Amino acid sequence: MKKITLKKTYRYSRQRERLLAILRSTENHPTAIWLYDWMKPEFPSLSLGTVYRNLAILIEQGVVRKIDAGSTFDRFEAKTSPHYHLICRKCGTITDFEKRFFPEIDDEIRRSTDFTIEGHRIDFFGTCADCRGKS
Amino acid sequence: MKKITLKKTYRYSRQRERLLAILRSTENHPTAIWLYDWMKPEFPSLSLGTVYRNLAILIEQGVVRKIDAGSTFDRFEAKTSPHYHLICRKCGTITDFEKRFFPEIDDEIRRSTDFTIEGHRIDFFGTCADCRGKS
DNA sequence: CTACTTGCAAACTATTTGCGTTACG
DNA sequence: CGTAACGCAAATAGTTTGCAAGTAG
Repeated sequence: MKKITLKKTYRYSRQRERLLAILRSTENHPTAIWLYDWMKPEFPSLSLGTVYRNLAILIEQGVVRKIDAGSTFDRFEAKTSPHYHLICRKCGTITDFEKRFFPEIDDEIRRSTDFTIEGHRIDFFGTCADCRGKS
Repeated sequence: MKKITLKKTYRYSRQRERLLAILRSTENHPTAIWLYDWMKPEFPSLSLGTVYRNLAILIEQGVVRKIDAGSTFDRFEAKTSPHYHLICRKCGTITDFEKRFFPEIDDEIRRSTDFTIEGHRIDFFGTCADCRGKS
C-alpha cells in the first residue's frame, strides 16, 4: 500500500528557464532579490512573487536547493554535486568546498539510529581570507 | 596590534536566568514563542521582545546557539557538547545525535583551504521513526 | 543614582498569497 | 480554449526596535 510519488508537471515559463540558467551560471549563492535584480533588465515587468514562486517550483523539482546560512534571508543554489559550504561570519560569503572527505557519513549514522536519512549538510563557519586582514 | 576581544558585562535579570534554565532543561529545540509561552505563567507581563533580546545576549555570551532547520522561524538550544542534528522533514522535529564520529573534520578542511575555521555543523535530513509509519 | 533591562506597541523585512490578466500547450 | 504562470499589491509572520518606566549594582 505504498503511496506513489506523484510526478507533477509544470508548464514552461521563460522566467523560470532564465532563473535556473542564472543560478547555474553563478558562483554566488544568490538571494531572491539578487536574482530579481539580475533578471529585471530582461523582464522589465518581473515581480518578486514570480521569483519566489519559481524558486519553490525548482526546489520541488529538485534542481535547486535553499541554504540556511544564519542570515535573515534565504540563499539559493542550483543543486549539482554534493559539496560543503564555508560560511564567513564577517561578510556572509558562502564558498563551495567540492571535495568530499566523508561520503560514508550517512551510512555511519544510519547504523546507529532509527531515523531514515535522506541526506546531510555540512557547513563550516569561520573567517574567509579576505576578511581576515581587516580589523 | 591584535584587537582584544572586549568582554561586555551584562546585568543580572531574572528573565534571562530563567530563560537559560529552561533551555538547558529541555530536550526540545524551542522556538522563541515556545519559550515565551513557557515563561508566561511565571512572568505574567513578559513580552516577546524580552525573550528575543535575552536570546541574543545568551548567544553573544556563547551559551546558546541558534539553529537553522529550514523552517521559517528560528530554533534555539543551550550550547553544550558538540553534536549533530537529525531533522525530520515531515514534522520538523530536531533530535540531537551525541556521538561524534568525525572530530577531525575541521583540521581536514583547514589543511586544504585558506579559510579560518572556527567550527562546523552537521545536520541530517530525513524521516523520524514516528513519521515513517504515517502515510 | 545611572544606565541596563523590561513591557508595550509600532516598525521592519523577507516571503507568501489573492486576484485579475497573460500565454503555454 | 482551459488552466498554469504572471504582475501587482496587500497580507503574513517572525523578529527587531523606540520609548517610557522599572530595577540591579
